[in-house]
Amino acid sequence: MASLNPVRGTHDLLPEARRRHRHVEDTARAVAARYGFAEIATPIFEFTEVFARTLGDTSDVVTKEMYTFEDKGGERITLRPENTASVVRAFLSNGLQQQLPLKYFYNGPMFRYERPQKGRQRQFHQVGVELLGVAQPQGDVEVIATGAQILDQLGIAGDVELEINSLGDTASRDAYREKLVAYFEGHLSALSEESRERLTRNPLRILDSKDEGDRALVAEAPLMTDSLNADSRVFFDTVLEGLETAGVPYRLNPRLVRGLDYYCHTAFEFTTTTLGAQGAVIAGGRYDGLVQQMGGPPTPGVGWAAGIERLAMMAGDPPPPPRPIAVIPVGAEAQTAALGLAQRLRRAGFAVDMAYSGNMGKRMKRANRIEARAAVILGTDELARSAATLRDMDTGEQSEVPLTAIEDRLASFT
RNA sequence: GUGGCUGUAGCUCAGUUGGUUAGAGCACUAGAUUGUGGAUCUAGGGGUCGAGGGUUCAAAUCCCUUCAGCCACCCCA
Repeated sequence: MASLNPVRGTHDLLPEARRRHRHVEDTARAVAARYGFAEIATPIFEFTEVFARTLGDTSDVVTKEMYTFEDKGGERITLRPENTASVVRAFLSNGLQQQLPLKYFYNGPMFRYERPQKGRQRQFHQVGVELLGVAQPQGDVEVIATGAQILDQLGIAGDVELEINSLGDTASRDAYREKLVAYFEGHLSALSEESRERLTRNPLRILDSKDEGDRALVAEAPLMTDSLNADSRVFFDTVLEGLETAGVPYRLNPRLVRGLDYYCHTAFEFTTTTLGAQGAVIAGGRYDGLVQQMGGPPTPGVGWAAGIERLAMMAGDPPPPPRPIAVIPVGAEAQTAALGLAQRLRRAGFAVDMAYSGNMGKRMKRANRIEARAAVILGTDELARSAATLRDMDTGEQSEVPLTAIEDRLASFT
């Protein structure tokens, strides 16, 4: 039994769960398309360097969460833990620098070696958008608005809040980091053990700490907002104004940081309190240095990724699949004719179910179980008259219909 | 990697201070109803009680180990 279980942190998506995922994907794709994002797909594994080089040597994703292995050719391969690095790699591989700006939507599985818990798995799924080649704050607004509209369309906007912050440009960020380190070094003894570790690896993340002692210190810590230089300040203000114009409500969170190294300026998260400890359902920001870091020309970028599992848990029931028509032969002689009729209806665009065995009672039961909209009953009596009995499974009304008129009559069922 | 909680039928759960062949509801199958579904009634199938070891005349129940799931920390979608 144990060996028949899926690998820890992975799950089968049986039809109902899969449909919920599809609903999220389809909604996101459709909304993104309205904003001009075209769907692309990158491989689910890349050379390890693609992620190792871009995500930052100190990030947890790189140091402990990557699924990395050596393939038979001796190449170091990593299952993608996120998709932004892959998209940027694809951008460079395909020589798309001449075609900026580019707007991409993606959808697919990501892999991180973590202990599973609510809203967190080892194989999980994301949709995301990336906008490449736009340095203007208008790009940030457009990207964020896309996310907001998806949440709205999924009917969960009321349970989600947009938190936003600016990390500033490199100069601002470095200046702030120095201030912050100096501040915390002055309170080293009050800092939690984990945060002391963070102080050397990634001091900004102390702002995120859940430790109570840390939080008290953080409350008094210098704010990122106060360290923004003039350019960064103007950029951020323009983004905020744009959000107001776009009708996207937000909350400033000066302690919002990013785990990955490549972010600058705008950082944002759409968060909820309905998913236990997992707050973020969509998270993203601006990454102007990433393309260059990967060896490309300086190219600005901004985007986000959304967790499909998390969104699917929040979203209501997806639209039901179309109800089938049940074709029910009565008697052995009717089998062949029924099969032919079923095929004819399927070619005409109807969803048709025909059971493989059973008498009429069984087949009616099955028709009921699969919530058939109508049953087309074909017996020797009807066949002799080139007709079939058409039964409305909701009202129980039925009537005999010439075989040639079945499509037309079925078309009136909804 | 660390911590807490939980493992009995496909699902949700009973199982009394250890005591014969481990139960219920739902679901499933068949019949009542051999050309008519949903409801009802009847019957049936389905369990190495997560696994391994120990204590005992006797273990689903007590002890140890292990595995898995869930939740939380770290971190993140």
